[in-house]
Amino acid sequence: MAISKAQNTKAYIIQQAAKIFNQKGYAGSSIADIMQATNLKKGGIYNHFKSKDEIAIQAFDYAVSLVRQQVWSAVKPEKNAISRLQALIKVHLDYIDNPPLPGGCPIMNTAIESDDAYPILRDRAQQAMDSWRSLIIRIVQKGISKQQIKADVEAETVASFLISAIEGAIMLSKLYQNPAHLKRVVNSLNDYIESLAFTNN
Amino acid sequence: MAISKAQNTKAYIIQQAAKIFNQKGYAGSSIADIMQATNLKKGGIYNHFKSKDEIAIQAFDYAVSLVRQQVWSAVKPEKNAISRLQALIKVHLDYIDNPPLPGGCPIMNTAIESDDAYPILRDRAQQAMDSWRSLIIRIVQKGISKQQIKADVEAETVASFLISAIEGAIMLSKLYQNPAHLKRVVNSLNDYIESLAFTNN
DNA sequence: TTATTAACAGACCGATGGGTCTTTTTTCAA
DNA sequence: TTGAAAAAAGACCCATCGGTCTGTTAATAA
Repeated sequence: MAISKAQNTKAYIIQQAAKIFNQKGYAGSSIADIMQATNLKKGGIYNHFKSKDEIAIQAFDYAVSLVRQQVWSAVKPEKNAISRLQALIKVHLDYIDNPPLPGGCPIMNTAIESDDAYPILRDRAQQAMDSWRSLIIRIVQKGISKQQIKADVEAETVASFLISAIEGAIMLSKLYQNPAHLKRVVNSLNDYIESLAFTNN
Repeated sequence: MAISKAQNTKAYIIQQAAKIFNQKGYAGSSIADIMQATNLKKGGIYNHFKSKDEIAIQAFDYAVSLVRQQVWSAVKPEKNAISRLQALIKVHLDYIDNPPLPGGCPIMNTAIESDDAYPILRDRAQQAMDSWRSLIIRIVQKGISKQQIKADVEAETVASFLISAIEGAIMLSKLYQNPAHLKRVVNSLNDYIESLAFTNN
């Protein structure tokens, strides 16, 4: 059984919508924008989705899957906890010149826009952030048990700190359209990660 | 010459609009929202402003002035560069429980929403960010010249790193409605700042 | 090849968007 | 106290919003 035309079209709508929402935000994007990007008319869109909310949610999940894939493909080959964390940091340099989708990090964008106004999207953003946090926490915990990371390092703290600095740096570099900020933060975070490493001294 | 009624009304509109824009964003806020918050009708609003853009810009400038004031009042009394930076970090703990205005940091909120779509607001956000960056840079440079901070510390890097981590942490704590993330980041940043301190060893 | 079903076009709907304009009400100085 | 000027009200404008519905076209299984 081949992939039906409908499934292709729906996936295409989601891809295009993800780009639009990630650049213009939920409130700033209209169905007309999605119609234009997909070359479909209203009937063609609403045949696959029952509301703008539903498009936004599926577009967000798709966007997150792109990001997650990029991060995981960078982290996966590294076997030491320290080098895993460094790979996780370094991969975010791509956000300026070669982003998984235009408009910056979809998790942060959605978090900022939704936190006071759109509980459905905020919950989704929380889930995505949870997934990212637990990836870091697992890496740190495993690093401790393997004596690659100092025993007194708090995994939760490392997760909050890395995510905060990375997301903030993406925001800065996008605001100034200048990758320098992100590069500086990546370098600083690398020093931070090295300071977590287990030593025999 | 007393303050005219008009000046009071205009200032009041700006204050209310700042709250709304900072929580719902530019695209997510309507003139109707501002009318409701101010108990004014359309004529009363447009008597003082010629467009929604103008309200947004002035509301943003006002919001930034509140933030700047709060930061400066925390930094000002400290005389040592290290304690100045620590005060600058610590004051952001207020963003969760006692924020200068509801909705998080207006500079970050505006940066995220405007970077791809609203160049006028983006320029404004850049200016506000420049002001914050140069505050940190000046503190660091003065700290170096006074031998309170190591000579090889790069002021630009400190600025990018502090701002990124603080903004990212505000985002995280607002997303989860949990100040723990911000507290962890503040603690980590304090360690970072201490590592910059000049020592005789 | 054909009949059925699904995909899509496009007209249409009421609500709301930002913004204008005229009229009424307040200020405030003379 | 009064009269000119400013402030505010509120009706009105058109464009766009998200969403519905009916008709037409295209895909697909028999």
